[in-house]
Amino acid sequence: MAVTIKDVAKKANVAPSTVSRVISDSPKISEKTKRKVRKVMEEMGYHINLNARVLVQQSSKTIGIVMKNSTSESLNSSFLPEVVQGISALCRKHDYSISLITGDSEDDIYKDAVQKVRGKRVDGMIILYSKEDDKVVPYLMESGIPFVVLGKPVAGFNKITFVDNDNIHAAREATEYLINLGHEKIAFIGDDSEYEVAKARFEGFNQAMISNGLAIHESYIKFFRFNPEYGKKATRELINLEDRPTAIVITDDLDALIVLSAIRDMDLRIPDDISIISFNNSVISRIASPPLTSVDIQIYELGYESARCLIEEIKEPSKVKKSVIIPTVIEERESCKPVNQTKYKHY
Amino acid sequence: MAVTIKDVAKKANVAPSTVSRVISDSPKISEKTKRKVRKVMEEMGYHINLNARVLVQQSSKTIGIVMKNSTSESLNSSFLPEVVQGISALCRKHDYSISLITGDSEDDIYKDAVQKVRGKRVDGMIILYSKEDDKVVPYLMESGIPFVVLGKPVAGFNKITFVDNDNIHAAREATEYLINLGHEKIAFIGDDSEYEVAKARFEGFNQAMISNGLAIHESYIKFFRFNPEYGKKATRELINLEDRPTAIVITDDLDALIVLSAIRDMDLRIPDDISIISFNNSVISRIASPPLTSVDIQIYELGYESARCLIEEIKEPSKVKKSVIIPTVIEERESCKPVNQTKYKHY
DNA sequence: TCCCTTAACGCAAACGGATTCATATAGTTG
DNA sequence: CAACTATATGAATCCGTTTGCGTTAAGGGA
Repeated sequence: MAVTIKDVAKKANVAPSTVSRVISDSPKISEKTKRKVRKVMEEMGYHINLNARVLVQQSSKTIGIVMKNSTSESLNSSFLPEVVQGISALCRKHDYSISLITGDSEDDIYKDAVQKVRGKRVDGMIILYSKEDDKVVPYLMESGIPFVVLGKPVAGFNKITFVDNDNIHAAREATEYLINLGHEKIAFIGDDSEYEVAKARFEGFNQAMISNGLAIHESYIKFFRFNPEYGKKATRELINLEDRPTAIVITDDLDALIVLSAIRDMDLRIPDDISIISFNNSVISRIASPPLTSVDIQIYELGYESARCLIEEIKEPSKVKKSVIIPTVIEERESCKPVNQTKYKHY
Repeated sequence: MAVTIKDVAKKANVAPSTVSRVISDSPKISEKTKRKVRKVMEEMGYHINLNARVLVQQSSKTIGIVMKNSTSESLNSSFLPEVVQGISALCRKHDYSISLITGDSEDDIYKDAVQKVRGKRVDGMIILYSKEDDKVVPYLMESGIPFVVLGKPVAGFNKITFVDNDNIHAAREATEYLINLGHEKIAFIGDDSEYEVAKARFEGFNQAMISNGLAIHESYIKFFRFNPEYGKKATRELINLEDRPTAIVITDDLDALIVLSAIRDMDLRIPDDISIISFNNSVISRIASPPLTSVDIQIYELGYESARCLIEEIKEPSKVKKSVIIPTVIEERESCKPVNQTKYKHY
């Protein structure tokens, strides 16, 4: 059996409570006693039993991270490791542990989450997604446990703390980046998934086009996700259009990669013949050829901020739920170019 | 305050011990009593307090997952989400929770790991990497806590339980796959990182070449990692060689992507002019153009098996530490072709 | 010297269950 | 009907910490 606070107390000729206070560095204990006790702790190789502390403090000092289940999503880039790094950076500062909630199906995840909350294994939760028909968030609301959603909640904005990019704004900015380069015929390639982020980015594209007085052709809009066949087909359709777009906004680097090679197969060059801006600024965008100009959503910061919000909320729950927007930044690389620049040169 | 086992006992007119036995479905309790107690639990909305159980059972029912810190590594594909899915699948079956051990630096990770072990917050650990100069594994050995390493341990094979692919064999197989296609001039592109897997794959390549009586030209061997500039340069050097290789073994899909576009820039075609086989079978290999033949290392299974080993070890620690090898499978796509096949057709 | 304040520390009760051992009840056997 | 055996239940104890409150002793003021 490991050495307990009592063993230390006995050996140091003090009461267990004194040892406890030494551990928490209470000002009520004299420096002399502290030194004595710490010496004994050292000698005996004492280490606090966190579980016992958890029990009496009624707080597990643990936050749960709820992963999205969908495999296709999880395949996407390095979202999980980066966001976890961000979360853990803050957790370490406040001595919180991280518990992963996951499962093969949405129902598994839901059950796991409920179990953790009811079993008091977590003090709060971070939900790594936001989507319709989700059971976890409603449960958490009703349970009263602090939680923050990473992404824009489907409903109940002021009742839910959330951290997100302004995806509408980001997509608008990306689109306007192209517009400022002189592009007017801009296509959009997104995904029509159930996740909020997909919708927001499409919305942002539309806003930018409209507020700049540009037409949105239906034939310029394509939806697919991580599907090379569809992707190539969609790209070909786009390129073969009589009035071919001069630039494309693509909501994910991976999809951009598909488009990229499809375009090259058609003997067009990027960015000379067509400009591309994509999202997420993953390794892919650095490695692609040419390297892709991509919107960095700052995943680490998303994680870090959501942890900050959560821990704040745990320490003093407030009725007003806030939201934090992490700015996105356009990482300029080599996939965009002013429209018709080469032509001008010839004049 | 939440309803406890005592509240339930009082309301049901039984002793707390009886309620406890009902929870664990002990055969010593009559069905009638069980029904009665369960009904009361239901009515009162009782849920077990896992923390209390943890304390008295002297087991946290939690396993720790130690991530690798290096950002460049974590950027790599979808290793983390997939391995976590595998681990969690088994954990759920045995009612284990997952605690993530991570940090911005190796030292942070080490400290976190020690804290978790000494504080008895975990019953065992899974280490997601294997590398030299690591402090975590030695500490775990000395602490006596059950753990399993994912990857081949640097030392102490029979003292450490580990789960791994046979990376030497996998690389040999990949190389022989090309050899069987008639290739003799085979290049190797790997990384010279500190991780064991990198060394093993290079070793496997060498073995295959040697045992098939093929020459290994120094100029056919290149090392880089996720670096487009180096990658392109290395590829150009390879292609511009007087006696150009007809096939390349590349130890990571991402690197293969770099090579792929460099080759296309030089107006060569894959697989017609040069065959490529890579590793990890990530989304990239499906999305690349052409889709890459890639060695699937079965990440989910790696996670699942390591969890199985760990939980076994927790339940009954044994002196003999075993190792489990997860088979790799070559996922055939369109980046490999028999050498000179087109030529033959012309005869 | 006596009283009062205050610093320093100890006591014991939680925290919410699991476990153990003793006891009670019902049923069986000779 | 006594003796005995299963089976079911109760009460006490423990797990390792924290914490509110009480105690002790030292020190200062009058």
